[in-house]
Amino acid sequence: MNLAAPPKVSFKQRMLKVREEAIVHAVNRLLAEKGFDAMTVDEVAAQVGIAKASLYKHFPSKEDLAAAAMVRVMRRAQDFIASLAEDAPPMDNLRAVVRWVLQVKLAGDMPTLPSQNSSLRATLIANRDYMDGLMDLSDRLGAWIEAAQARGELNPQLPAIAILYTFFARACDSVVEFLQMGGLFTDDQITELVLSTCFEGLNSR
Amino acid sequence: MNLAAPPKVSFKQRMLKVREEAIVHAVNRLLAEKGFDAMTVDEVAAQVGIAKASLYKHFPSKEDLAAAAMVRVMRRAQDFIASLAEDAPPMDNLRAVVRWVLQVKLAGDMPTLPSQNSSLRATLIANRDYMDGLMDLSDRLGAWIEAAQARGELNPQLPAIAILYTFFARACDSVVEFLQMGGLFTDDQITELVLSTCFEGLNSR
DNA sequence: GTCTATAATCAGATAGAC
DNA sequence: GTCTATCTGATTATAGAC
Repeated sequence: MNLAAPPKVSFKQRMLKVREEAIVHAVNRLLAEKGFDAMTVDEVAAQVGIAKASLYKHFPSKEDLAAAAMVRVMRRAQDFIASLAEDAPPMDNLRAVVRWVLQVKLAGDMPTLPSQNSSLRATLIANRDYMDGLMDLSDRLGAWIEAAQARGELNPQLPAIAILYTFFARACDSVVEFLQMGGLFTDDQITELVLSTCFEGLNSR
Repeated sequence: MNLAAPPKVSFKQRMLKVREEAIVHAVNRLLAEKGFDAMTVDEVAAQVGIAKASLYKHFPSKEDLAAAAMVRVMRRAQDFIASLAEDAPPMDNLRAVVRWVLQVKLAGDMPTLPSQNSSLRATLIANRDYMDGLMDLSDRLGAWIEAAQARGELNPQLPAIAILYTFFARACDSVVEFLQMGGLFTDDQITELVLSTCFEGLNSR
């Protein structure tokens, strides 16, 4: 419980914060829609309705814009996790998180970054908020994974870290796009299909 | 059986073919290493050891270069499939194909394209060799998938097309990169891990 | 067909006034 | 901090000689 007085935030500072949130929101949408390379800073500025030079007063580079969007989506994930019952069966929570990821992706709200871009990776690793969020997420999911393995629900022969990475990879699983493009399935059907193949696999049981 | 006389191919034509193969090989490597956007035509030319203008005599655009690399990898997949025993259990063949895909990817030989780039997609769709290869691949794998489902080995409740897409998506599954970056596993271990989670799932059995 | 040299464009980043 | 205008560099693509 934090009993300290809330920090005094001026009106100007709040306005600034709101603007920055608008920027990051726009970046998030553009990253989800066209990816990092195809997204231009001009577009971001246009979408927010400010000049490009103003963007650069808030964020020093395009890479930092992308990093801010990644921090945003990680915060949203943390918020979702916080909304889950801590004492629920770990498997239920893990499935809920993966389902949430798929739904965000299907809604076109999941920013994706090229995993090979090294200058971008350097920016991400140097970003404290990003790294902290990633660690926190890994810790929380990792605990559930190990609990589910101890209960014999998740395969205990798989390294927990491999399971964690498998979950992370669902955020950029192209099978979602393939199924979406095909147009044969609703978003809900795609969600359940991918969720099923992720946990139950493709084989018969 | 083709009993027609082989077409006469001049020395010059063979040289041309060899050069084009060198170009496409270089493109394949660069696409696998850094992706389409980060790959520059200058780099390709430098790697092949010819002038950029000469490249454009062979391929009309960067997109067509990428398409040629995709045709190449699809041919390799078709060759691999042709090497499998037609009368082997379909599941064995499917696992073998997915294993092959993972090994190519782990070896850094799997070209990856940004799925969102529309001009690139247009070029691919307009490319006869690419589309024919994709159809052929889909037909062959689709037949095995349905056979495996009929035998009750692959889950018959899953739409065959969804299983097919799930296989295709393994070619750009970022879990492979995550596991590779972590440095905790050998390539063979990663192959078996991903193969297992793909078919058997993450749950205990 | 291969080369050198160059066009044409585009995008990330900045200068400097207000 | 916001703007307009501009710089700078990189990149795709082509012109034209050989």
